Amino acid sequence: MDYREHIAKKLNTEGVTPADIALPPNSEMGDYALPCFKLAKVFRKSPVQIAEELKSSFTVDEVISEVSAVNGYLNFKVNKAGLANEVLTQIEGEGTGYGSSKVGNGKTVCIDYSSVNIAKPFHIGHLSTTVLGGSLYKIYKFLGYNVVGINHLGDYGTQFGKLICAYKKWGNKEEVEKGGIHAINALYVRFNDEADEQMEAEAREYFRLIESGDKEANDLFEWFKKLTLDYVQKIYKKLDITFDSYAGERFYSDKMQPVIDELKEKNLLKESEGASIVDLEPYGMPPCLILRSDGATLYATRDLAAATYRKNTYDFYKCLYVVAYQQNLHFKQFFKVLELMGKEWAKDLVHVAYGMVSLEDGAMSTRRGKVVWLEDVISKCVEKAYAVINEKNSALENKEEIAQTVGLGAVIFGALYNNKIKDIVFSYDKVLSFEGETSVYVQYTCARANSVLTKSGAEVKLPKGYEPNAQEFEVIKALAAFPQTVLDAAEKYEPSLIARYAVDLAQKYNKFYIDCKILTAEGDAKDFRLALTKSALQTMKNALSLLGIGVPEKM
RNA sequence: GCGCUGUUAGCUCAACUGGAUAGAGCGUUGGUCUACGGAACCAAAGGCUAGGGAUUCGAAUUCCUUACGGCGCACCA
Repeated sequence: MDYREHIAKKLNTEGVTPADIALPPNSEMGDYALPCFKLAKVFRKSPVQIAEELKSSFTVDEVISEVSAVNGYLNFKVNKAGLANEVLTQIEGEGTGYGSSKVGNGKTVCIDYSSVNIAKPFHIGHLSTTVLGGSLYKIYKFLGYNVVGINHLGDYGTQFGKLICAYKKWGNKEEVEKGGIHAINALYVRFNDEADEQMEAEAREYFRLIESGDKEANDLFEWFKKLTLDYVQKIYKKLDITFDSYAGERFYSDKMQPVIDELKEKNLLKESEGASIVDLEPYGMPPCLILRSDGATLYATRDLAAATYRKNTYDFYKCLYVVAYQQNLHFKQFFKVLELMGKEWAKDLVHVAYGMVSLEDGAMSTRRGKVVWLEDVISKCVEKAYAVINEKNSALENKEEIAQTVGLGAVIFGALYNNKIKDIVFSYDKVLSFEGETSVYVQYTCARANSVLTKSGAEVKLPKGYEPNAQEFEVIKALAAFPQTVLDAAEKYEPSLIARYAVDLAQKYNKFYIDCKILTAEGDAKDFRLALTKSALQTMKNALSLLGIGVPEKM
């Protein structure tokens, strides 16, 4: 039942659409409201008068039980028993699918996220793109889209020549086998600190060797790549992140020439200071560099090739790039170039920009050792979760497993709770806080709900015509809002809406839980409260799962 | 210098896209344990929404302007 639509239809007044129906600031006023101020001009009457008139001509029915006119607002109260019955029946029927839909209709959405750089371990700055993209992936799937997760590997560039050079000079097999990605990264950092002119020249030569197919250089590169992927797979598994393609920059090395040719054909390519550019001056932007003066391709060249390849391969409805706002200009430029090339699908490319992560004492710097590794954050959170479980509930079985679920949840949730555009100053105090607006709070609420259901033992059956009290009804209204929340999150590329929703629902459930006894209630009240508990639990689980966070039965 | 972006309670953030008394969490103070799980709940204190103008019946939200941050501005990605 769409209440806004129902109300608008019943009002049957010129200029009133379902979108005009608003939500009052508090529920004592009503569940829906129509501000009548805009109508004042149309009808040439005061808003107060209009509200009064609409009120007297509105007949209540089995959906809307009460109408009142207050200060130019027309307030509606819904039939509580009707809404409760509708929502709880729906959740019971749909279960893990509650909140999902078919709006995607099988259309394809490509999501480019996380994008690992070979030989670079994940630090805390990689968390946002990884979990944001991972969550959008789940959200779009939930809405019936066909989703392609793409890890656009950073596996191309002169830095790999440097890496091989550093390895040949200072590295050895045992050390790298043992130290994995961190050992490789250390070699790269050392190169940047110590390399002289001669080593720089050697590095360029090694990069050329990779390009030309030299066996030794490629074997080394592939080895580094494998170590990197082994490392990130472990983290992806913990964070519940999946990809359908690992086509990275190197994959496009033979797909750029056609794009360059097309740019030439369409007279978009210009020579400037020895380089080849697309002039974007008329659009108020600096030029987009396509070829360096030495003829080498650039970031934008590969992105043009990649976008074209993705369109041809997946025929996407939308292609999202989950990349920090640092690169706003780059995306604006390359989207514009595609538009100038006459690709009508350029409008379907979306840069999902998010804020920067810094440390309390400033920007991160791998070189100066000022860096927080993601794996350390994860293990500290899991350890803390284990310690708290030990303290509060030491008799639990599978404590390690539960600590994983709780600790990882805290890491993910911390990255997804706020608007993505906000900058984040990383602090251990904050991720390790398990109280208040956190995933742990939601999980704890679920554990309580679970415990009630287990203790009741009885099969949950929804009583007919039960009139919910205030606390019960707040939960019902929150439950009813979930499907729309998922749609909003997808439309705005904003998983934080779901994270906030989960906390809001948990808060409302907790208030209900404190005020209304469940197991000692009698008759319909008991049945209703058990049904409400079951539905609230299901919905909290569904919400968290869209973020990649699990819910333990006990904790 | 130009462009983009941000500024809301002591701190971290919301505010359904222009609506009613700007809400949460943390922190502070004071309560709730004869317990359906205290990782919880209740209450209090805390705000001229950075400053100034404009539009509107109505502005944290739109426009202009100033200040202070962040990011970006040609051969890195």
